[in-house]
Amino acid sequence: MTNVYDTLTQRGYLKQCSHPEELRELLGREKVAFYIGYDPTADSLHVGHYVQLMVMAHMQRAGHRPIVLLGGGTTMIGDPSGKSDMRRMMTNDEIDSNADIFKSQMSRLLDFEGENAALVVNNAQWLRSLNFLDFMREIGIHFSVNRMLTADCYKQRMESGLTFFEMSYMLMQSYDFLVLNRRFGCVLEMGGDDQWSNILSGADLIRRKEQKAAYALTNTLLTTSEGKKMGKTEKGALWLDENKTSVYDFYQYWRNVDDADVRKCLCLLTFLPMQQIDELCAEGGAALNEAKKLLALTLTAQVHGTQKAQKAADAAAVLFGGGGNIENIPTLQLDAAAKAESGLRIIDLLVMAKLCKSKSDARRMIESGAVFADDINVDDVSAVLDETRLAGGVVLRKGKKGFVRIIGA
RNA sequence: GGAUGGGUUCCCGAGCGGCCAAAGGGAGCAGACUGUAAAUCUGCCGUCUCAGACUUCGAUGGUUCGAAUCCAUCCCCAUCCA
Repeated sequence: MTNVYDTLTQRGYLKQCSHPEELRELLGREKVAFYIGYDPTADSLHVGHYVQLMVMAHMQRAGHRPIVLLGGGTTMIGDPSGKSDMRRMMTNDEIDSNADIFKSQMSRLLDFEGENAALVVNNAQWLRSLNFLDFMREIGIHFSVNRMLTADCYKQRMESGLTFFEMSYMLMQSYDFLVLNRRFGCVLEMGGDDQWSNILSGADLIRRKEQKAAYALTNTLLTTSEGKKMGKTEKGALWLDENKTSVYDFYQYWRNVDDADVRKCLCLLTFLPMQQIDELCAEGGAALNEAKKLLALTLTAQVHGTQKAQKAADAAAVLFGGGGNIENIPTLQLDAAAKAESGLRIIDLLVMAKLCKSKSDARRMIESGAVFADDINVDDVSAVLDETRLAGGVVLRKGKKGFVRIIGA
């Protein structure tokens, strides 16, 4: 069996590692408990988290034990890496409920039962009851401010400002690792590369305090070829929850990635064999279109299941000309109330179907000739949908890619 | 705590009494071209009951016929000093 470390390297996950050779050797030799932290700030995971989940899945499949650490305690502090805004404090209920959602979303990739069952823990368990003086004596003395300030994540913040509150994030995250090490024998922390300093300091803390080996490993962030974060849409983040991002939109996002990003996405977000990926991407140019279809279908299936993914692919096929079942495209059911409210005015329906963000926007779209009802251009701002056609469904289109099928009750 | 410079629409950033819904750039959306890609060119880009009205320029209160622009107080940020 190949060493996961090599698998992860080949697929391009790995970015930085505290002790590359030592860790590789360890992973090849024995079962290792490792952890990745997730902040339960939202009621769904999004694609930004997905790479981390993939890494966990690869590790678990190789026989290692994943620990999902929920940052119920640390969410009370803003992580200074990256974001500038402080995070909202959350209630226990919110965190618990988000944690449940996370777990169910993760369970498509991770196994929470069996021998290497993934474990979920919440750092509020130990952080909330922490005593400041004890913490400072036990943990604080191990951190040199001088050294912290040389860390990249803080260096950047020296320009824009950094509070002590936020600086202590590093201590808390390091403490998490220490606790997990003591309780579960966790010796490896992973995370996005933006977490490098935090992760490294945790491993250092364990080495110093416990005189034991501990490792830090970061993963490539999912960015576009232009260096921007992937997974942002005009509607916000690309969520794994289909109520927040429809399966169709999810599929479409991947169907439309840049040529330059296809290969990276296939490596990081799917389990397709590298050989197949290489073949798919070998030709480049228009041939990449096939690779994109596969990426979209595979990834959507991983997240939402094969059936729903196939439906999304089907819908795309109808809409972009290739046959398929019209039943599967995104649909807006109009009940009597919705009919009355919209008066079946196209301008209102565009907003209701979320094709346009406001009526002003919808008006502009119509004026610029971007709106079609069943492929007939709508050029009148006050146009109303013909009710008799509603029973069979009318496909409302905005531009080339925005489709919603409107059906009356 | 003191001094100085700041807080402008999604982001950056001009404006410094009327011509300001507010320059320019970025992002985004739409059109042409394409491969549901990129690049390029064009248009749009606060909201609405849309040739008009309404709400925005850190917050509140004031001066003025009229304020993003002036005054007062407050909040926040940066830099230097303590």
